[in-house]
Formats: sequence, structure tokens, C-alpha cells
Amino acid sequence: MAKDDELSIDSLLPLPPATFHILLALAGEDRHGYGIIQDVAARTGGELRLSPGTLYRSIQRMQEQGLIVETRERPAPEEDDERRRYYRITPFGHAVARAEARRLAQLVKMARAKGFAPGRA
Amino acid sequence: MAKDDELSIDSLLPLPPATFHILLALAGEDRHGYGIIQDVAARTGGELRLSPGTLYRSIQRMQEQGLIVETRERPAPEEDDERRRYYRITPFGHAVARAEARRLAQLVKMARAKGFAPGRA
DNA sequence: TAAGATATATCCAGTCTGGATATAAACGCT
DNA sequence: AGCGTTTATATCCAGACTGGATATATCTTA
Repeated sequence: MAKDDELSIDSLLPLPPATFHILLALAGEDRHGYGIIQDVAARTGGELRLSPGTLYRSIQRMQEQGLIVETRERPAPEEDDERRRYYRITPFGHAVARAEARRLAQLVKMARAKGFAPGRA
Repeated sequence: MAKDDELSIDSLLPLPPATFHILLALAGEDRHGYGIIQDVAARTGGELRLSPGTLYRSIQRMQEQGLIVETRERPAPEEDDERRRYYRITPFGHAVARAEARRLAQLVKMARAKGFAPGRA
């Protein structure tokens, strides 16, 4: 997807689960593909293990949609690995993640109203 | 799916969005297919309009999985319509919906922790 | 009686997914 | 030095889920 033809936020919602998890993984810091898999697994207590197929195709799609970009910045050489490719969330990606979070929160609210009380977290 | 071979709750998670919405629609009362479409549209303020294809195939799958059953009970004849087929959520369907709600709540919690503050609902 | 809403059902193409497969470099251990 | 495991990226396949189109038929209302 070329610069300056961002899709509308709404047209991307609801986000595929893998896409939302990748955005969450990139929220705090840039990460490379394999690092995203590890972060998602850690955050979900090992429940969700992103498969390679899902991860790398999601990354490609998300770049085309303008949600993330590949960065040229690398960590210090002693903790780097040349094979890695690092990704960063874009402002647009941030906006989409916020919209999706809002949608999910409404869903939880509905579930609560219907008696499917979630873990009152 | 025959009686007494229910799948595990975890093997059904995450639920397809349409499935969760249908369970929400049936939480309070039995409804027929078209009534589910209307309820979902009303609850989401018109944002989510279940297509017929998604609805009726979801209903078939959910019956096979034991999440819902077709009921023989009908409303009073003067407010009934012979064409309708009514569905009711099962105890298993309830349990699955609770588990999915719990999963979604955790997702929202993660999003909040990452700064994608949802509508503090 | 004609139009539009109600109601169920199936088909098609497109999208998202896990799992398998492939390739290769880095790391740990003996 | 050699070997197995982990790290790392990438593609392919089959299966699942989806919207939209299509089909059929009944009910409601003007």
C-alpha cells in the first residue's frame, strides 16, 4: 500500500485476533518477528502461540495497511542478530488498536449485562 | 454432533465473533434466526449486521457443537409465525460464553495496560 | 394486489488461521 | 570440532469463518 492511502479505521474492524496481539506486542517497543511470538506467548501465559504462518503473513498485511513499518534502527551490535527484522507501530496503527480496544470493551460490557460476568478484572 | 460428545470449552476458544454475538442474543430469551439478526443490530447500534449466510451457518455449527438447541416451545399463536425456528442456549453454551467473556476481558485488560485505554466501560 | 418486511437456506469467493515445510544462522554442550 | 536445539524468517496447503448474492416463500400493510 502506497503512502497516503490509508484505509479508514472502521473498514479494518474487527481486527483479526493475531493482528491485535501483534499491535499489543509492539505498543511499548519495537520488536522483531520472533520476539513478537515470544511476547504474545509470555503475555497470555503460554495460551496463545502465534504460528509462523500467521505471524509473517500478518506482518506483511499490516505493513500494507499502514499499521506497522519496518525500522532501520537496530539495537547495539552485541545484542543484535543480523537475521532479525524490526517493526514499529505507526500512529495509524495506534488509532486502530484503540478503536479495536473500544470495540472489545463494549463486547465485554454487553456480556456482563447478559450475566456472562467476566472475571471482574 | 451426537448427545454426550461435547467438545472441551477450550477447544472452541476463541469463538468466532458471530458465534459470541448469537450466544449474547440468546442469553436472556429464546429467539428465532431473524430475531437474532435484529437483536444484534439493535445491541450494537446498527454497527454489526449479521448476514444471512453467516447467521444460518453459525446456527447449524452451534447446534452440532451443543451450544444451542432448537426448542419446540412456541409463543402464543397470535404472536407466532409458523416459518420461525426458535433456538435456546444450552448450559454448555453458557459455560463457553462465560469462558469467552473472560478471555475478552483479559484482552481488554492487556490493551489498557499498553495504553490503548478503552472507553473505561 | 402490489410492495416491502419477515424468514430460512444455500452458494461463491475472499480472508484468516494453524501446521507443515524449508532454509539458515546462532548458541550450548560435550 | 561437531551436534542438537533454539532463534529467525518465509512460503505453501487445507480448513474455518465471513459477507454478499441468490433463491424461495410467507406475512403485513397500504
